[in-house]
Amino acid sequence: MHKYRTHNCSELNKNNLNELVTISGWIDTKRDHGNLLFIDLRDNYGITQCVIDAKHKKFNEISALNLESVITVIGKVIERSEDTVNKSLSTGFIEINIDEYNLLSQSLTLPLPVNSDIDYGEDVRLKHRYLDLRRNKLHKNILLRNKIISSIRKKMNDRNFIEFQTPILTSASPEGARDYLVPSRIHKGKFYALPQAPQQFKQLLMIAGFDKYFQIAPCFRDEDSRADRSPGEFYQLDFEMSFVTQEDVFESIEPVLYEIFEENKNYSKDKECTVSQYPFPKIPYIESLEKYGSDKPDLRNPLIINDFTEIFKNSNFKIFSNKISEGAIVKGIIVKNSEEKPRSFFDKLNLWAQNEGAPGLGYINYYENEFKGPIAKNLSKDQLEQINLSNGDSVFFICDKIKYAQQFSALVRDKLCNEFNLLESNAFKFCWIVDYPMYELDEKTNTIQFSHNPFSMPQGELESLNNKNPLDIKAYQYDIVCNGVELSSGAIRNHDPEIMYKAFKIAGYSKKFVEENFSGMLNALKYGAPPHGGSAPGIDRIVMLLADEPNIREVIAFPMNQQAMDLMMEAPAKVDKKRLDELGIILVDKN
RNA sequence: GCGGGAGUAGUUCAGUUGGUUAGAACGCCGCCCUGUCACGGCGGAGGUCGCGGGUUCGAGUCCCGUCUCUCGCGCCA
Repeated sequence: MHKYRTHNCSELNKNNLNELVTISGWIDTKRDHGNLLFIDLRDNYGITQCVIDAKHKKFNEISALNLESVITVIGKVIERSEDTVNKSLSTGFIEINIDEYNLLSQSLTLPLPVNSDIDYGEDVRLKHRYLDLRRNKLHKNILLRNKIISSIRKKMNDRNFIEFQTPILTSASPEGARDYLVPSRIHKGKFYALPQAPQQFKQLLMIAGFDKYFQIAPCFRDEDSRADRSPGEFYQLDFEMSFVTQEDVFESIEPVLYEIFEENKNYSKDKECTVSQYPFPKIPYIESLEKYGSDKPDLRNPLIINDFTEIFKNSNFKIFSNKISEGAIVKGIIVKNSEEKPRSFFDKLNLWAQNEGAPGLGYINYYENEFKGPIAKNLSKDQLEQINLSNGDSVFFICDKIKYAQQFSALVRDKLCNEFNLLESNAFKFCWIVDYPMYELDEKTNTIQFSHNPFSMPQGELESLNNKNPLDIKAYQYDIVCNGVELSSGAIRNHDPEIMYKAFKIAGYSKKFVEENFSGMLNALKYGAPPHGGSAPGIDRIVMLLADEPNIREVIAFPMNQQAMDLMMEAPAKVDKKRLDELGIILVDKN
């Protein structure tokens, strides 16, 4: 018989009755009845109940073992009596009658319980991540992550994408987030950078003629963390394709995402869940800001933001009309069936808006064919009817300069969705945000800047760069959004050096600057480059969505904390002076 | 860098307008218990109330400073 196991902890059942088996695992739970002891033995696959009674010569020894000690149990599979079956376990019809056991590894008293999923302080969890990872929820999340990644790999391979590895030690990118730097020993005073994404490499692979690239790519960015943004590193399904239009990119990745979500949609949901059918809706960037106040709209929220500036422009409601004459706009959100809400509900919303920094939240109710509420009397019948309310509707107004009106409208949209319980929670709703502007105006310097990726192809190519107002030029630049989470951005790339020089010139960069900073890429484009484009959905965020976890650390095996420290490995750490000398680095004490 | 929340037993938390010896649950230790599966029962140990200062007859509680964790803003081509 095998030294450690003939079966794992989930596979024994009635078919194995009376077999002598060996299983190994962790002591998940002990139930000590004095003269009878139950041990739930746990491994990656499941739990098997083992039982021993006081007549056994090792009864006292085994009773004394700490939880999470690792043991091997040898014993006979016996049937449980009908009244002692545990239907919540796959092995619940049987148990192992312990003949012999071996202690493989003892456990000290635990700093956190493994056999329960109750919430624990993150520093304790991160310091003892190996224990945290044994716990059911996190263990399952990591298995889900594996399932998703292996499924992605298969789907991409099946679609003739070729998997690559690209350098981890590379050069710093002058645009974008802060880089992690690695000092060079051989070239003192020079630094490698960890890639923020394999952006240039995947484009170079297209230029090298590989046609379709993908990678489960680690990306490193030295940014401050958020609940959905782990400091240090994260993973993308990075892909790129040659000889494609934007539509081709969409059509290639939509079925992959759809299938991944279909396969795993019920992992965290009790109810049957729906996934957007492809093709996913495409929302132009400007329209998204107008209708949702955001470029990552949560389409599970049915509320739409309307523009009512024209109605208020010439109204007697001076607060709004005066602001409009100073350049403000009026946004409004119509909510149905608000009649049951008491007056205090509207007052509370107003107070909420003030706490959020707005002057208030004006509203009109249309109940019993009458317009009510503090603003209604300031509008003419004609103006009120243009709002287009049905009986039982309320409309809430936001009036501010366009940028702030959009931002606050998005907040109000979320708030109303919560208050009226409108969110379609058992759904994964995708959309593309398309037609991002190529350039934007920097408010501080009043200069034209790239609004997104400088290597995206402008729509209309050289002709629009030459002839259009830069602020009117759109790029072949797109994001994919699911349930209000930005999964990725992508683009059709600029593969023409002439267009690139011109695009950078508009943003104030000389030909010399482009040549000095992007020489590798630029040279490659001069030897025959195919038109190409791609995108890079975030793997961690996909797993987060499917696991229904609000925090990205719940889907990463070994995440850093918010201060970008690994509490278990104690990184970052000081290094010996000798190592610094080798690298030519002298530390400066800033105090 | 900035703002919100939190920090009390190994752990998760409670702790009233400042007032006796700071509590509960889980875990740990001891005793009892042969059908539990969150086993149960009895008993016990375990605390610099994050740290430093201040107000007060008296501070877990109020004030100031500081540190840590967390959420957000800035940042994220």
